[in-house]
Amino acid sequence: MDKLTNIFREKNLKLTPQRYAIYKYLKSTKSHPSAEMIYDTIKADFPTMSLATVYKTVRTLIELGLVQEINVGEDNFRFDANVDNHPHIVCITCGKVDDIEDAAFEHLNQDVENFTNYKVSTHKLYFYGICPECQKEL
Amino acid sequence: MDKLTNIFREKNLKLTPQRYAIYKYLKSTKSHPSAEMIYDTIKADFPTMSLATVYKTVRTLIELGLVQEINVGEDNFRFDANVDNHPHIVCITCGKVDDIEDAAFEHLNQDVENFTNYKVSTHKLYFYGICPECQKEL
DNA sequence: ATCGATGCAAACCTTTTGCACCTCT
DNA sequence: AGAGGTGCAAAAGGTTTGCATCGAT
Repeated sequence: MDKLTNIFREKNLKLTPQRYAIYKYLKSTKSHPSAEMIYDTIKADFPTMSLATVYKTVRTLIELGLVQEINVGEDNFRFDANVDNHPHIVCITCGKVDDIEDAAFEHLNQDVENFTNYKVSTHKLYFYGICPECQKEL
Repeated sequence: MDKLTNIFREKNLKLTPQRYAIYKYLKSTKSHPSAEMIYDTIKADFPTMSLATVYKTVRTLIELGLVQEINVGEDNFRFDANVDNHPHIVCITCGKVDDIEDAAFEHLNQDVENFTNYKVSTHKLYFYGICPECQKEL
């Protein structure tokens, strides 16, 4: 975690306990929590934590390139400390959001350049379906 | 537009001038306007139009399957009367949102099923890049 | 007369901002 | 003392809801 300290120091930012806790939590989970979910979780360890600090911190983490923001079509954003560009899949039954790993979709950018006159730099891919657990319950 | 009338009548909904104007506007444009943009446009013809009616109407149109909602990562939703499932591309310079037409990405659902244990039903694909017009200005 | 729709205002939710206080150096 | 951070409360968007009025059948 020395690396983290350096990243912060380089920008004259402080790696406070709150910031560290939020980043560590995001690194530890694959649940793609919203700000509210982060707040509820961290509050257990930091009773004085405020929602404003969560928002300010995720904004900082995004600017540092340590976290990415996703929007699966809900009315809020979710956060992911896995900053590799990877698709997400949403269970339309239980609402869970999973990563899709090991699937290479980078070639899609080139495909899209062939169909448009855009210079394509990135993409966000969201799939929707029913997760294995919810399939069992049918 | 008789078809529209029928769709509304079947659900005991009324095709009011406001609703008609909003749908017609959405059908006529490829700009993927937000509720606010729709409101500003329609207000020229319907000075009494309220933003609440825009929101209520797009909600109704979505439930009728006549309009789809997209979120390119802004803090609001945009609306598209092209309900075919097609990808969108956002110009990161001017903010424009274009359709990507004629590109078949339906096979991606199958690809994703092969990588996950989800039963995949649909997807939303957003690409980001620089549009032809903005490329010229560089 | 009935039933849904409109449009205003208020409420709601997520996110941002202002500001006083705090921490660390 | 100085610089950035926290956390409260207030503000700021975007969106929804309640309700009285309107309009068409």
